Order: sequence, then C-alpha cells, then structure tokens
Amino acid sequence: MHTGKRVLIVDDEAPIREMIMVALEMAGYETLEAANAKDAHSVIVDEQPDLILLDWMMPGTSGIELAKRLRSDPTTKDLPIVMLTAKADEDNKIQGLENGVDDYITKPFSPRELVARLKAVLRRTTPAGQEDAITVSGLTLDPGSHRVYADQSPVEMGPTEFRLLQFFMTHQERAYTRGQLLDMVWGGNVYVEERTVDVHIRRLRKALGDSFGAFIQTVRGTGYRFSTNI
Amino acid sequence: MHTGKRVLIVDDEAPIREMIMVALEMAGYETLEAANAKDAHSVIVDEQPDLILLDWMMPGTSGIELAKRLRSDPTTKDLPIVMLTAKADEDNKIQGLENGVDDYITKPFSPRELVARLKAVLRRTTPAGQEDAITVSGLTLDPGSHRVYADQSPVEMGPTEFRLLQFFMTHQERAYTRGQLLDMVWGGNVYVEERTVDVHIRRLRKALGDSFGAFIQTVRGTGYRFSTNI
DNA sequence: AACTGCGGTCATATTTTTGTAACCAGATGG
DNA sequence: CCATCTGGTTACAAAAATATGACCGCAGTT
Repeated sequence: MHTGKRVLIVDDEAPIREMIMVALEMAGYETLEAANAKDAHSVIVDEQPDLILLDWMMPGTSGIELAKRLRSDPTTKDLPIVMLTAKADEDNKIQGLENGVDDYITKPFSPRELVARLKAVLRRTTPAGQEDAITVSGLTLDPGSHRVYADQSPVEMGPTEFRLLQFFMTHQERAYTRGQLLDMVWGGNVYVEERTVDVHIRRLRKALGDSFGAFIQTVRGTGYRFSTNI
Repeated sequence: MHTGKRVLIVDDEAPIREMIMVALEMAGYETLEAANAKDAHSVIVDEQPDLILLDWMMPGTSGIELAKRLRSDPTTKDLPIVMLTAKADEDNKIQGLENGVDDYITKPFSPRELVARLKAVLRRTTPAGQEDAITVSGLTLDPGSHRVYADQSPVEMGPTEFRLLQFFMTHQERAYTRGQLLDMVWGGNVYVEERTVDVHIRRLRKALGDSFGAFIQTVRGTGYRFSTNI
C-alpha cells in the first residue's frame, strides 16, 4: 500500500523518532524528521510534508508554540498537525484543540493506533486539494487526470503552470508574494529569481486565455492573487 | 528594491567580507561587518541586525561558539544565523543545525546562492503581520487578500493608499499630523514633502467614493482623522 | 546529432504609482 | 471686505513594478 504521503516527525528524542519512523514506513508513509521546532520549520518550508506529528514537550520552542505559529502563517495554516504528548493531560488537550491541532495522541501508544489516527486525519484533511477536481466559474482543474478545462474544453499548460494553478485554486482570494509562491509551488531549497514567477504567471494567463486568465490578478507591490471576483 | 534588512557579516578575512558586502548591497541589503566574535557581539547589541552571516572558522572564539552564545541569550535567541564554512563537512552541518543555525552555506558559493538563501531564511523567520479583516460601516479592508470592499464590491487603489487606509482603520477616531502619517505609513527615514500626504488623501477619498470617503476627515490646522462619525 | 518540451533568466516594453509644483477655493482673522 | 492661511485639485515627469518576448541550456527523444 502506497499512499505516498509524507509525514514529518518532530521530537527531541531520537529513539522515539526512530520508533515512529519504522511504524510509519511499514504502513507505507514517507517520513521526515526534525529534532526541534526550528529545524521543523525549515523542513516544512523545504519539503512540504502532508502532515506533521509534533511532540508537545520539547526544549526551546514547544510543540504548541510551533503549532500556533504554523496556524498563523497563511502558507502553512492548512497543514494537518497531530500532537504527541507524554501525559494524558486534559488541559493540554483542550489547549491543543483550541490551537487548531487536528488530533491528539498520548504516549504510550501502539503503532497500530498511531497509523490509524494519521490515516483518519489525512482522510478528512486531504480530499480538499489532492483527490477531487475543483471547479470555479467554468474553470476546472482535475488533479486525477492532471488536466485543466476552461468551459469543458481542455487547456494545455506546462507542469509548473499546472501546479501554480492548483495552488491558486486551492487558495483563492488571498494575495501571495512571489517568495511565498516559490515556497509553496516550487518548494523550498530551490533558489530561483523572484521574477521567474512573473514569467510563469504570464504563461498561465496565456494558457487560460483572456477571460479565465483574469482570475489571476496582479496585486501591485505584493504579488498575485486568484479571485473570480474581478 | 529596498528590503531595508540589515545583515551582519562576521569573517576574519577582510576580502571575503568585502566580496559579500558588495553582493548583498547590490541585492538591496544594508550590511554591517565584524572581524571576530567579540566585535560581532558589540555590533549585534548596538545595531540589532536582522540576520547574521557567520564564518565557521575564526581565530579566537569560533563561529559555532558565538552562535551558541547568541542562542542562549534571550535577547538574541531569535536572531537568524547563517553559517559560512570552507568545507562541505557534514558533521559541521549537523552540529550547526543542532545549535540552532538557520542555514548553512559552504564556500565557495555564488553571490546568487548567498542572496537567495538569505532571502529564504528571512522569509521564514520574519513573522507574518496583521491578518484579520477589519470592517467598519460597510467598508472592509482585508490584509489577506489585500483588498478593500465598499459594500461588498472591490475598490481599486494604489499600494500607498492601501497602507494609508489600513493605518487609519486600525487607528480610528484620532487626528494625525502629516508628519505622523509619513512616519507611520511611509516609514521613517524617508524624506517627502508633507503636502504629498494631501495628495494621497485625495486619491484615497476618490477611490472610496463620496460616502466612504467622508470617513477620511480633515482636521484643520492639524492633519487628518478617520472616523465613521460624520 | 538534431529535435523538442520545459524552466529559468535577461533585456526591453508597458503600465502604475508616486512625489511635487502650480494653481484654486474656502476658511480665518482683522 | 481684504489679506492670508490651509487644504483641495490637477497635471506631469520621474521612478518603480510588472508584462512580455526572446534566448539559452538541459533532459529526454527520435
């Protein structure tokens, strides 16, 4: 079974990370790891995992602190977070849920339980952008067939334009800087000129034609935005 | 483009510092320099740079030592650090990351890569600002989408007008002089005529139309005020 | 090797934005 | 009612940001 989903494990204790990694990899997930909140943040930006498994208690920035930060950043606010905690502390649980954590697992836990919970969280958080086609005002993007339709007729575009459009259609009505788009669409760790974004925006608009291309709006001094509200 | 970000370069070799300074200044950064850890510390305290670029190997206190020290001091623990090292030594990298270094560049490197990495680090360490939309009497300003709505319909305006309105909507019912507005909206250390404010007020009022423009009120002899109380 | 698709960069148009100056008009104070 | 202030408007040129077209190089094909 291959979900291809990537899970980032954040815990300061290496043996625990190791144990979890083994469990998840046996279940068909890919894993990434980080020993502290700061590293975790870098990995998130660079690798864009599908879910993050976060230890509550860590030296330095605590798990809850990191969760809060991820929630407040528009580029990571939809990233599912599952909290790990050593004690079944109800207060923590409440606090965690209030901060938008998606689930909560108390140590010790069985690998079986862990995998089951992750699967549940992923099931209810992913269909948004991964599986189903999105349609807005006659423009349809289907991740399954990897195709885009403008009023039923197929539109040709390159892979980067496709990902860019996919990102925009799943994040409408919000302005993104070129830097943010590079992080989200190109992925971190790649160092390309910000102006390159302009060029791909251009290619995307051209592919979409005048009427649909108008959804991709320039926000002067900031970046771009997808909106059907012209 | 002026980011205004200040980068402190710490390296014992003057030519290297020089080279880096040129590269960064061309990219719009302000630079500071220090030849050793001790000087660096003074500069950090005095000038409070936004990021520090730190050579690994230096006579006296090593870069990693300084990094550790900066991390342990509460006043500097959030200061982003990028390490420079002559050799692509994986061990160093690990050690560096464990000590909370934000990124790591191995010499030799291209100015392009350097600038790109610094930009990426600053991007992920600079916290996001105000995110929630503000609505007053049918006038909505949404920082997220970077849009203004007057009774649901989008209003077009330039970046400066947007910032001006944002300032006003977050500081209502209070008169500001042109000088204060220049400081708060344009930012300090820019020299522009005070009368320029009048022109932007005019543009903002025009964009908002008669009814909403009336919220921007002239306070004769003083400056302007935002108030829904006509 | 020639061809092709794609991504990134650059140089050059084009469009917007911005700051100022000049000129007006209403308010203020004798 | 006049002399002045203070703010309102407009026009305009410089500056900044974005759009666009062309080019180059790298992989994968033919």
